[in-house]
Amino acid sequence: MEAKNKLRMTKQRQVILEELRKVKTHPTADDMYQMLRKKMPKISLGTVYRNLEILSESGIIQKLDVGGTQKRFDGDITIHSHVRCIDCGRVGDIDVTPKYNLEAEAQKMTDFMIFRHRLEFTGLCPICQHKKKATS
Amino acid sequence: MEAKNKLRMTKQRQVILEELRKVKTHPTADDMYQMLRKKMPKISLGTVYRNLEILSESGIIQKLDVGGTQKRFDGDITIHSHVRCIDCGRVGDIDVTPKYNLEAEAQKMTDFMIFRHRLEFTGLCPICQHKKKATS
DNA sequence: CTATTTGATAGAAATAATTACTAATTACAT
DNA sequence: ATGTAATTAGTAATTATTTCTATCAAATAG
Repeated sequence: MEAKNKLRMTKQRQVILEELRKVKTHPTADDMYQMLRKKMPKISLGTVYRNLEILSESGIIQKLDVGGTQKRFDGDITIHSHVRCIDCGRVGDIDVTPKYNLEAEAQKMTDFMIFRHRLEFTGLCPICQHKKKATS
Repeated sequence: MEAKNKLRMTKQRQVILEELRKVKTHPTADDMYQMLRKKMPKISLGTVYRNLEILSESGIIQKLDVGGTQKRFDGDITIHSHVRCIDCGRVGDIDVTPKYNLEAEAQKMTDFMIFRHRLEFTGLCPICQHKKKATS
């Protein structure tokens, strides 16, 4: 019943972690797969999924659920929020630190035991802003 | 090419809307399907999906994306946040109105054009709190 | 009132994203 | 170096959702 947590640092796991930390985007599992197979052509999509899952479970990376059909991943585990472009799905970072304790505020309103919050924004990325302008 | 917006109030659509407004939970499409087929045994899962989509697109209900694998729906379209139980997935309402303009704050930090925000909490629902207590 | 067109339905099939299975391989402690 | 449990590639299966198709019913035209 104990969590053994024997994490082996395989080549695949290492490359996945390195690559995710390198990019400033927030790739989906498939994005990662496409990126990775350039360096490691025989890597399998299942391996990418499994490792992203394992790495996020052990808190080494972050799994994002910012809307849209696919999960995304972030190598930056510091506290920050995200914006998602409603047109193209691109996800960017935003550093907004709420000026008061949202969890405490929320705790007053519910019988759930509150652990943490997630603040996310929706908007238009620079590229899609330009496209909109061109169309009008 | 114009948005005609001809919404026919069919029996199925009506029952879906009524049922969603009646419950205080935040059912998935399949939850709805299971609930609805008790009243309307021949209703199709596709119809449930399509109508929840149509109703949320026209702003009559809300489509939620609070994590987990399935989308959820909310008949309450007033501004409010949600908590999701990390154990069972149950979703509850929380009325926290941030005391300052989060969008404006975020806009300073990004070149995305910010439209709106979404604030969500994670925690343990009352039922799972009890289960945890019993186990310890 | 009857015909037409338009939107909606049930049921099945298709697609997309993710997870599970299996035999072969590999990292790592001894 | 060797044993063994973890991990892999490749494939199959599953899950959630969307699309397709033939049919049906309401609304509108004549």
